[in-house]
Amino acid sequence: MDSVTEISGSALELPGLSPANADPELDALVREIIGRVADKWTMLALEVLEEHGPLRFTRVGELIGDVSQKMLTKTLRQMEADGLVVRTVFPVIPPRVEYHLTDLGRGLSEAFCGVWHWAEQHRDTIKASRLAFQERAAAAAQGD
Amino acid sequence: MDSVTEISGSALELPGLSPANADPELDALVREIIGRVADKWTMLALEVLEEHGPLRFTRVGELIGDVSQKMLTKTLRQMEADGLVVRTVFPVIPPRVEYHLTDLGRGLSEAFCGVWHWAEQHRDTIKASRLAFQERAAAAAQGD
DNA sequence: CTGAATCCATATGGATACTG
DNA sequence: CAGTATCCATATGGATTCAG
Repeated sequence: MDSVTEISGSALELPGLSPANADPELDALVREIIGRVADKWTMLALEVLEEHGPLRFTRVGELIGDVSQKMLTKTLRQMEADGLVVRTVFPVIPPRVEYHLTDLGRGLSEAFCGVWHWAEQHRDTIKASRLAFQERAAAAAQGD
Repeated sequence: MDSVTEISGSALELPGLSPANADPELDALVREIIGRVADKWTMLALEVLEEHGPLRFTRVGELIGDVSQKMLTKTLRQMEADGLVVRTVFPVIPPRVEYHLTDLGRGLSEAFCGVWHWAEQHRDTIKASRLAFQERAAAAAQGD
């Protein structure tokens, strides 16, 4: 059939992190997506929309906390472009715009849950590591 | 016993994304960690160290690809501070420095695997969404 | 080889003001 | 209300140079 050798056959194998892709384009896309998702505001927007369901623009901002209007707009637009949220404009005055997660967005939220959890579970270890590192650095500085 | 109410009791419940933490400090740390991990170079460094085991400084850079020496140093130092990698200096000339993942680093790599996989599996959907979004934008621009 | 230090271009993001 | 547009400060990151 197709002459392209299927290296891993199925996506269910879960290789370490990245398989030997040999496809730079796909690799770049994956990285871009991850980088985008990892963005602070995207992550938080994902959170509040997952937790509270459909929300108005201003409400999303309130729930996120200290996001500027500019970044909120940018973030939500990006998420819309990537198909993570749907933006619904109600042609009323004053304007009413609602955002809600798509299945894709929810799936991403779930996928990210693992990382979130890891961070929560190991927060103490990380804090301890940072402290130890600082002290090693301080000791080295003194030992000059 | 302790007077602090245990809200979720166990970490095995996997709430949507963030539980109602009510602990802004923890929340901030978690976000910082995630943000750091999500960093482009950290992620790639995690990858190559997971795949290839202990590596020398230059070798990590080669495997990552186009990272500058400055960013590689910064990334690895940060990972060391967070306890994700161990940096071993061999006092020889020329210098030989090896980096290898800790258990913490490997755990993170695994946790991130879910996101990686999500991105791989939905790359086509995302690409399609972006295209559709662009076309909607173009159509709207014309319809002015 | 493994960095540290510097210069510099660009990206990021907040504050503010304005619009429909 | 839900943005857009602008100004501006800072952060980021590449290129280059120097050093142990």
